[in-house]
Amino acid sequence: MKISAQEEYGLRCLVQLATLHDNESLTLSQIAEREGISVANAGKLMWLLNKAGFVSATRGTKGGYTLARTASEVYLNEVIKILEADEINNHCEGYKGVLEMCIHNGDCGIRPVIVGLHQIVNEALSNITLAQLVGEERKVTETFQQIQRLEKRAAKQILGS
Amino acid sequence: MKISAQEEYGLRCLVQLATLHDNESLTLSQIAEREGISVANAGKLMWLLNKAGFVSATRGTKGGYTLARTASEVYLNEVIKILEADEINNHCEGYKGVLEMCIHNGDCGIRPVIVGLHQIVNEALSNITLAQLVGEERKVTETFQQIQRLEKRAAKQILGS
DNA sequence: ACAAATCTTTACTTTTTAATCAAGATTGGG
DNA sequence: CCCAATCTTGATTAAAAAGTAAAGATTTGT
Repeated sequence: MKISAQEEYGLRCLVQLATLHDNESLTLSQIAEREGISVANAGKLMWLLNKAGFVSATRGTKGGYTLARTASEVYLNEVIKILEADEINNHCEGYKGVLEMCIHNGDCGIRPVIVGLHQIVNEALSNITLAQLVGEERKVTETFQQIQRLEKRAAKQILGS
Repeated sequence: MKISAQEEYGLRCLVQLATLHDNESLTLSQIAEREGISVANAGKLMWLLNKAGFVSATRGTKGGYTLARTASEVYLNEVIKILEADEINNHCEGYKGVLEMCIHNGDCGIRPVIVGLHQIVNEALSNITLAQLVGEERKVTETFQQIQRLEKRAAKQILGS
């Protein structure tokens, strides 16, 4: 269970755009340089993010990328969803193998773990916006720590009952 | 952010062992058949789990695998840790690229997200044991749902303040 | 209209992860 | 003691993910 390279770098590119002031934009070359990735790779990521409506791109001289919405309206769960595994998501295949197996075994006990885990991650990510990752209002660590404290309390309640 | 094939199938193999009664054991062939994976693949997974001390193996006729501890003492976070990405964990490399980049940028705002996310996943998994995945005492879904409810409450608290 | 800068899109290559194979080692039974 | 069943381990192959390359399309400025 870990974050993929594409998820991380895509998110980073968005953060770069989120740091810009009004009427500023970044070209692919600039984004690539700032994140230490190749221009081609940045191009692919930004293409995905553009298709999904997170950024808007203008071509030609003086072109570049900007955020399509304000950073405080961009929730990380939506971003991650777009960045994870590309094709697989578009074709809506997902973990078919898993589900078939689960069906085969009646109820295998593992499916709720996997589904629940993904929901928890999604819930956690849906509480963070791009804006929180930028500048001075960076309360991310605090947010996660609070969620963790409550997780622990929940565990105690459940297991103790 | 998703669970890898190795993580899922490794966990499934453990669940198979957890369903056994006293003095029963399963051979590689049996495990492979029950999970619909090849014997070779099952062999690799069980080897990992054996090395990590989750199962014990006996060779020869009448050999096979059993759990090395009782199912209620096996926490999923420990299992997943062993199953994820093999070598990388042993060599303690992790996401070096990420950290270097973060250091380079001072503090990039993304590191706390990644670290926090992994901690939340780990915390959630540490509340589930193998025993909960088996038989009638299957409270997994309930546990995860409670964690989610509390996550939401936490978010409200934090964002509202 | 032309040229330069820039994004877009598809195809390809490399790297990483997953799965398989094959030879070795250990145990139990006859 | 030898054979069959079983786990062990390193090498090999296959599949998936990540990254690269190259040709195309659009815009701006002259």
